[in-house]
Amino acid sequence: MDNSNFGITKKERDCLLTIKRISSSDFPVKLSELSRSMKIKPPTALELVSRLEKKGLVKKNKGMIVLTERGKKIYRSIVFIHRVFEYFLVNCGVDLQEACNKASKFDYILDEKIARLIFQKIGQPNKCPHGREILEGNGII
Amino acid sequence: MDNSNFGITKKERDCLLTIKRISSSDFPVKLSELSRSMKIKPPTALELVSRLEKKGLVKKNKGMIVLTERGKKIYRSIVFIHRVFEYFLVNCGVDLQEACNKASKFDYILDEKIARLIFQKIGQPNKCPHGREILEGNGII
DNA sequence: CATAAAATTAGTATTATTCTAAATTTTTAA
DNA sequence: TTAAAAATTTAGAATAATACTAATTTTATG
Repeated sequence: MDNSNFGITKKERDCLLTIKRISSSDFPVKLSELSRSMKIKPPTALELVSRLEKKGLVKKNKGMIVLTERGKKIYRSIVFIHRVFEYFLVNCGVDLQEACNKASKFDYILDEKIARLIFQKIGQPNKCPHGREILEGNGII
Repeated sequence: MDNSNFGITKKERDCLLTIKRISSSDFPVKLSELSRSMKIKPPTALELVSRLEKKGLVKKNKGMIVLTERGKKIYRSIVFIHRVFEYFLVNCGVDLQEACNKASKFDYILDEKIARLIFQKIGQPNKCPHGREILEGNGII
């Protein structure tokens, strides 16, 4: 099934992150926007949104798609885990683009507890290799 | 689909590892043995084996299931990646059982190149936390 | 309001995973 | 060596995730 710590699949993870990324911009998050961003057709996007809705991570507000509190919490966890790994991989000599790519493949599988231990181990760096805050970062991966 | 570096799914990865693990023991790897070990019914095990066969990682030899050269190569990669991560996680303070568990969730997703960089970074340890050789280890995860 | 755009529903397809039941093949033991 | 037991394989079905097209419905907008 999902094999993930947060009970979501890779596509659902991508969907969650895309919704957050679009919300941060000027555009309201409409399905058409989401489907454009994810390069999938609207019914496919709707299917993903519905699944996230069923899982309580997303809701619809006047036709706009927004994250629930739970959705935001999971989003923050995923971003934290992502940045910790990305930082670590780049530190090991992996190129930034690839590190980001690889981190995306398991940031939704691991858990925050483990990421926190790694964060400690690597010296609690302030910023990820993209220059974004690792701790309390609320931006985009 | 598979999201994996080796073009296999998590179950196929588990199947590959189980076949290798059983081969190391006295038992010949028969389907019944595999299905028992994986706690799945024989037709399900057969389905997995057939998929691995189609992908060229496994073949049948007088009713016995064996890894092909390609299967062995991928097996070794997965074990190496697994042990490197397991070592790193335990080193960060993650408990061994959990580290092994987590490593199993992405050892088939990452690639050896990255694992080698991490291996260097963490000081090329000889043995994984289970006490098994990390480099040239051919045993069991 | 009428039309255009967006969202949703309906229906289909594929891949992965898993099962049960039945058929076939192989092994083993009398 | 052959009958019974065990193992394997085939057939058929189900579920979940992903994704599509075509059609319908709803919402916006000129």
